[in-house]
Amino acid sequence: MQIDQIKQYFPELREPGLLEELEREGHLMTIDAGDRMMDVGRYIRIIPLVLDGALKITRPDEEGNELLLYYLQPGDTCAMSLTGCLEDRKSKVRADAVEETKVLGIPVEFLDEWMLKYPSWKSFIMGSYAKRFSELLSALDEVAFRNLDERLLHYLQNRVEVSGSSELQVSHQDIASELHSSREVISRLLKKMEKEGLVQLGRNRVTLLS
Amino acid sequence: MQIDQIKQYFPELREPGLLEELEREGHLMTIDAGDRMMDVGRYIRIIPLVLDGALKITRPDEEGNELLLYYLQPGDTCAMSLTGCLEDRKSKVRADAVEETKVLGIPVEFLDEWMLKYPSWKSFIMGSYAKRFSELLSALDEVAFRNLDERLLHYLQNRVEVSGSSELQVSHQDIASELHSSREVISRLLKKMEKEGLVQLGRNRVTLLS
DNA sequence: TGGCCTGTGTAACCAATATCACTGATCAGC
DNA sequence: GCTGATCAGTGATATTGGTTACACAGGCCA
Repeated sequence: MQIDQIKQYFPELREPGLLEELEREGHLMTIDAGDRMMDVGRYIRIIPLVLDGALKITRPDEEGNELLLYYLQPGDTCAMSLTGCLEDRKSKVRADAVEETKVLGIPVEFLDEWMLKYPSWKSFIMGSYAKRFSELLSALDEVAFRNLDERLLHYLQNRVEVSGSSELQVSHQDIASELHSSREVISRLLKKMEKEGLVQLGRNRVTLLS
Repeated sequence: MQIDQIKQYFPELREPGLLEELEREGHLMTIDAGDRMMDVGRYIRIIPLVLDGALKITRPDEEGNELLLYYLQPGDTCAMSLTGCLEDRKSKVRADAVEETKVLGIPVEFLDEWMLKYPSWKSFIMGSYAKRFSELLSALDEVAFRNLDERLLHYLQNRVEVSGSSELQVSHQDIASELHSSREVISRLLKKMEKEGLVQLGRNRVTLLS
């Protein structure tokens, strides 16, 4: 069952013993599209290995606005969960399923144990940290150094890459929230991009051209 | 010699064997005030444990502007070095000494080895990750959600905390660079803060009141 | 003393983006 | 097909912060 998906999406996890333990201790969970898997302040009890679908990781501020940090796809895990496990065990980020998503949840107590037993687990965990760090820096670059039109383009390119389709099912309001902007501004910029031939627009639909 | 400083600033590193190895394998380095210890794209060969002084970690953009991420103080280590060690081994951030700074440089090859041998090293490393992650998120919160006046106040509070003195030796231009803004704007805001009784200004000097 | 350099103060203007107000379009359910 | 709800387009205006331009002050040194 899920062992095949682990082998497929987490090829770096090699040791037979580890795969066996993943199978035995992991809880297979399905999150419906739009459902929230984790939120700021909630306790982290599992480390999610994403097997299928996609999770959107965002950082909310006090007023409920939020900012997209990155997407998790099959083969990814959430480094935020990892850090959370070690400190106060509370999440600092929000995780929502963009589509129906399957994750293998590993109870946090195994994180440490397996690091000592399985070298590939250790390097997987350390590699995940590095990857998330790097993505967090990119997110910072975007908000600190880029104008909104550029950020919007990068955002669309990223979503197209994640979804695998150049036609995105998304409203202007959704985009505005993830970029921490307002609907009107996004509409305006999209309209400009449409005139420039970069996108094609429809109700709840943005198609990235070329 | 440095073993005492390690014990003082890194009390979580307990195992006698680890302390011995730190003493044997670590290179004591002194970085003069203003000198650059690390820059984007440079190869990371050591993990720096800060023993004395302070390092400023910034993220530069392409045009040479930069943005302050956080300060490292005695007892800290640079998680960026840790991530760098595992991926392409190139730094993604810049590290400048704010004052004369002493670090114990640990060659990267020991990072992995010691994680298996010394539990306290492993939890130190994981804890460092968590701390840096959290600070990176704070930096993101600042640029994404706060106005410049608020960021400036936080910046001054942070520097006062790091330096231990409420009188900062700093020019408006320095502040502007670290907040990725311009000198005139910072002058404007500082003047406003002075009128509000929050700070007192002088040439190359900002004193945070109360 | 005069020139030069760095740092600061300030006004006017400009650009990017947020906010407000309103209009129409499209869709879902009856 | 009607109706309320959601979504998109757009002008007017406000705000924040960046840019330009210039004046002035103090320190350094020839």
